[in-house]
Amino acid sequence: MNNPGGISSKLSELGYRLTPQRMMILSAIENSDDHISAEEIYAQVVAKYSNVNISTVYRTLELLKRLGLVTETDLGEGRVRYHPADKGHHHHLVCKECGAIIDLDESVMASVKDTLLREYKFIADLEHLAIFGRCVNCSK
Amino acid sequence: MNNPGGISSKLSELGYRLTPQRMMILSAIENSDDHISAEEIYAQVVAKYSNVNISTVYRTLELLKRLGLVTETDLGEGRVRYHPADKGHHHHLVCKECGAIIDLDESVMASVKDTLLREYKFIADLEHLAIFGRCVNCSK
DNA sequence: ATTTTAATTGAGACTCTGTGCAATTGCATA
DNA sequence: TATGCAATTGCACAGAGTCTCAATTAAAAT
Repeated sequence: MNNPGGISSKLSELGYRLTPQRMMILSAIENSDDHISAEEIYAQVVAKYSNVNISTVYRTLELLKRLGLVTETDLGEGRVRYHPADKGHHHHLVCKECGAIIDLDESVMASVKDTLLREYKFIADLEHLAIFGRCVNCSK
Repeated sequence: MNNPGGISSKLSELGYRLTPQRMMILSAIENSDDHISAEEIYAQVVAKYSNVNISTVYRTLELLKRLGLVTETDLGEGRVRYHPADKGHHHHLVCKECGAIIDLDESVMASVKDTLLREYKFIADLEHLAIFGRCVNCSK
């Protein structure tokens, strides 16, 4: 909840308030091993303290995203998933056919990122992509 | 409405019915110069023929997307936009700060597409991306 | 310890997108 | 031209996410 270097201490360093709601939301994100959705965060928080609104969860996620503390990705489930930025960046190949998800190191995008920076002076957010397509088994 | 090689003729070639609703939806997509949203299509169609449901628009777009006849992209407006595939592929750089949109040729993604095919045997859909980040003016 | 105030929250309406199901209809066949 | 039936549509509804606005509150200032 209060680990130095964690998201919560970064938030307060930046001058944002540490409300109980935010602390519970942050702890849900940090303790999730894989990617967590807004509804899952909400369910965890409500279990501890029922007076929390889903809007607050969305607003907090929006803030964390803006500050670069979490990354967001849409795996095509109809809801978006979040991942703490300090746990490392990566991408996903998502098969449209069978739903298989293949994890990818962030380096596959390095050359594109460089090209965009060099030719367009554009600093691209390419931390956590979902790339859709067809996997080996489904492309025959 | 009936131009050979257009989306509507492809649909009927593939054995799908050419209902009046579909024809009006297709014509809205083909006649739009830039990218069009579901709501904009719906508005155009309703103006001509009020007995059309927005669900039909969404279902038709889903079909066209699945058949590769339109590409979809989310420019971060809270709604998705569509583009006829036969008008050529391209990408967009979207500045998170000022909202500027820079168009990009599809070739910037060619090397990534090749790498994914070679190393993962994954056929990636990289026809119409929105890449978020910061443009030249906003990254100082 | 109080006061002050801007930041944050809760409540609820609203938008976009997608779904289940019953009714309708395009189109192939007779 | 009429018939049969799967494909398609309309309608009502559901879920994710956003927005507005009044009420609350963390934390700075006294």
